Amino acid sequence: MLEGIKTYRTVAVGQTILRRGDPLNYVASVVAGVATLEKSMSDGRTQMVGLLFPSDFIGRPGRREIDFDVIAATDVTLCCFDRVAFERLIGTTPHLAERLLEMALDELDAAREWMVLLGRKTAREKIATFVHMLLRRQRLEPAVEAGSVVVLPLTREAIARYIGLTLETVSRQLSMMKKEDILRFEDNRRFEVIDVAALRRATGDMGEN
Amino acid sequence: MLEGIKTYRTVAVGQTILRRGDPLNYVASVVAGVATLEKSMSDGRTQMVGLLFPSDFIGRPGRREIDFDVIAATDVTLCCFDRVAFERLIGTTPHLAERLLEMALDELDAAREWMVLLGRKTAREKIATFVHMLLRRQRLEPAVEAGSVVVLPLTREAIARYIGLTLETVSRQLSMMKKEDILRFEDNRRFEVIDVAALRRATGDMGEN
DNA sequence: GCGTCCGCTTGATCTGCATCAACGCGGCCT
DNA sequence: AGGCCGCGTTGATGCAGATCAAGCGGACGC
Repeated sequence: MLEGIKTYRTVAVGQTILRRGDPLNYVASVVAGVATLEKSMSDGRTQMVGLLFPSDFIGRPGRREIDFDVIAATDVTLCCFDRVAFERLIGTTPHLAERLLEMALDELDAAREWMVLLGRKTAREKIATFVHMLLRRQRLEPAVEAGSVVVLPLTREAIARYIGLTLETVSRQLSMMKKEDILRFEDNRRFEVIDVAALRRATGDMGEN
Repeated sequence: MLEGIKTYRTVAVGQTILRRGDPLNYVASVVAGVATLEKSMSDGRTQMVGLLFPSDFIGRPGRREIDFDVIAATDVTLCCFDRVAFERLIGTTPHLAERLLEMALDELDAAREWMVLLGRKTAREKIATFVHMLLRRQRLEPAVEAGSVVVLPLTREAIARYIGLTLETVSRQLSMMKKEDILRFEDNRRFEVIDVAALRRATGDMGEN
């Protein structure tokens, strides 16, 4: 039903997809690539507040602007829908409204999980949690075949912005896990998780799910 | 329209209102008092992920359980609605569904704002931001008359859990702001904000709204 | 082919906050 | 009245992670 109003758009790595305060003329879903949601303080410190993979949604029904930047972490392909047309559709499709609420609540849960990471976890736990999350998400993607090979969609610096560390600490913790034979690097952006159990233990989330 | 299915419930300070994983039999709104949403790691470290004031809502339509604890930070009075009856009402009242989505998005924005605080702010900035938020929220409450008097609804330890510090650091930072004549304490839980401008400057959020 | 830039690693040092510890104050129980 | 307990303050010390700094390798432009 969305067919009639969709258009595609591609954005090169590093480009800003939406800027804080921009009028939100369309909503979109990520088709390929990875995008980040980032909030910056006036002195430049920035914290990533969300990470979008293929099938994730950008834009909030009923809101005319967003208060964070959306940035392409890799080349990104988007499927865009005109916001007004999309909202009309919500009015006539109650099921869609439910689905949107569902998605907002999922994002809220993810944000709260991340608050625990940011507020309470050690550097090692943060890295382990991040890698473990990538492992889970990438297993769902058909594009990537099984095995435990993980591709980092972010630079060390972007990872640092996501988990509330500096890029040096990210680099050191990854090196540690390599030395401990938890990870085996094929190159800077690609590694295999050799010891998944040790990785899970290192996340700090035990006795749960 | 909710009249028919509401009941009241009061909970004493320190009591758990809902435990992680509990079946969610009712939804509720806070009538009086303050409640906290907390997530704990298995070793006891805990991070507060939300703070509920009067008029705030507990419970998520469509979800059968929550993955955090809800705890009464002061004595709390709740207005409870049977979950199933409430959900039936959503089905028949489209306006209500919209309102719930709106609330979920507000919570999401708040969570993301807090991620910046947890990931990037210094202890002083965290305290200043917390106090500033209390000042804003309490000004909206009719119960509290104007002036810049703030009542802390939380112990030092609970504040620490909220902003990702230890109770000692919270205490020290409050003492500093007292010494700097930004705050004047009437007692441990009650103070006046003498220098609102300095407080704002200390939050680290400048050049924004 | 050579310089340069970007992303990354690794080492040395610094520092903000955690941790450990002692004590003060007020409320409540007996 | 006396003792205890919960909450808060303040001081001394320790340490995880930030900051500062140097160097490496691959991609790219000229």
